[in-house]
Amino acid sequence: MQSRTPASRTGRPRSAAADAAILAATREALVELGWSGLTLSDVAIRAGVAKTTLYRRWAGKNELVVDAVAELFDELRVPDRGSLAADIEGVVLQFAAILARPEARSGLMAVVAEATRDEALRERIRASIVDRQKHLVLAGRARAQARGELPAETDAGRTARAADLIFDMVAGAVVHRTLVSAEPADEEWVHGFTRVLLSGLAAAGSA
Amino acid sequence: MQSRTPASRTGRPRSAAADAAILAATREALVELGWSGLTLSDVAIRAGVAKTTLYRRWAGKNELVVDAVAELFDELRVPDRGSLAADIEGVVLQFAAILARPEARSGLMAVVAEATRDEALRERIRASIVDRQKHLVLAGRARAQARGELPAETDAGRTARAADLIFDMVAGAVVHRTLVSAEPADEEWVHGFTRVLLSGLAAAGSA
DNA sequence: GTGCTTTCGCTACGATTCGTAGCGTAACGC
DNA sequence: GCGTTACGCTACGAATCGTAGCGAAAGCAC
Repeated sequence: MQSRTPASRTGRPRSAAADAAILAATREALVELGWSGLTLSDVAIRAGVAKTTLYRRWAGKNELVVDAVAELFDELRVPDRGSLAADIEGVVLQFAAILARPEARSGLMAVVAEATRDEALRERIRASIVDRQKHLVLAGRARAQARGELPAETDAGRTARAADLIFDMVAGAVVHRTLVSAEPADEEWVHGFTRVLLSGLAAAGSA
Repeated sequence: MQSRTPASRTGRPRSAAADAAILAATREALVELGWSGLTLSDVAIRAGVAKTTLYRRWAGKNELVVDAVAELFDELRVPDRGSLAADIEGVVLQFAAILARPEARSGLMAVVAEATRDEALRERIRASIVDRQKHLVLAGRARAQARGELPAETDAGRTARAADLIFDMVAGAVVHRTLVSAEPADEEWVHGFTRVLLSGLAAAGSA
């Protein structure tokens, strides 16, 4: 989670409970105060830890919020509903449900904004959030190919570009619907979106 | 631009030059410092005005940045390239070009994040940025109908929902591609995206 | 030209937050 | 136990915030 993967082996270990408490407190503070109102001092008080403990583990607000928000995406799964369309609808609905939560709304866009000027932060977001989502696209595609709904891949580069496009279209549309248009990505909307997306992929792919 | 539309008629008028200088300075500061590093004191110095002048016109950082970023979208136009596909590609490319600018990247997502907890700010964004974009979708659609590329509208509600969906798909995909995936929305990508979108709309619309 | 009104630039201020340093204590591996 | 590291706590200088008060400037009405 933090940057300290090859941790030391001696001395007092870091409290895993403190980690969980801090991340939970961060999400709670995001809901109540929003991004700009969130302070590390406040998070420390909520989590019941010292402010210095926070600074020992995270470099700053950006990194902390990325990790706190990333945990929300742990619950993403590829449902097996029997068809590509149903699977995609399921994933999109899960994604929409996460974005409907205020701690995700306030935090996600803010760290993305900060990441435009911070390469390390962008990489952290990619590793802990984006790649996890993109994996769902690939898994759904593989399952559809096993069912015969999609042709097997021929050109690897073309396939990768297509996956990237699908990912940007799915995540982008849901994010924009939820955060910018401020309308719920409910079942009706998701159904319409999925139909357009799949029809377009089928038609454009065969062309 | 500011909230003071029904301005008073007597006394010294506000300097329009100061407005322009402040908004330009805000964009400049966004490029150099990013959202979190931007301070109103710094903007005031860059613009050559007093800090108090800033606070007299804008309530805070959020409102100022919204106005500064909104000006970037003034240049959006609906091109007349002769076909719906070409028109859409043109709009998407313009949108991508704006998002490629660092002052837009840093500022836009940040204010969207803040707007998740601020209804007034959300309305300000809608009025000065989103509606302007959505108008392009409607204009392009009308032109395509005049050409006979799209059938005339029958159900008003259905039409409005379709326009909203198109808007979320276009803006969302470009934003996600540019800011999250951090890849350029170049001509090749836009072409592929437009093909999928139009194919999907044609297929789903006729179903 | 003379007032009236509003904006402007400037300075100063208390309040708040930041991120760090220092220190003694607590918890683990050997 | 011993060494090592994490923890809680306190305190600190630095920076930013948003506001108040003042005199001067720039328009409009007459």
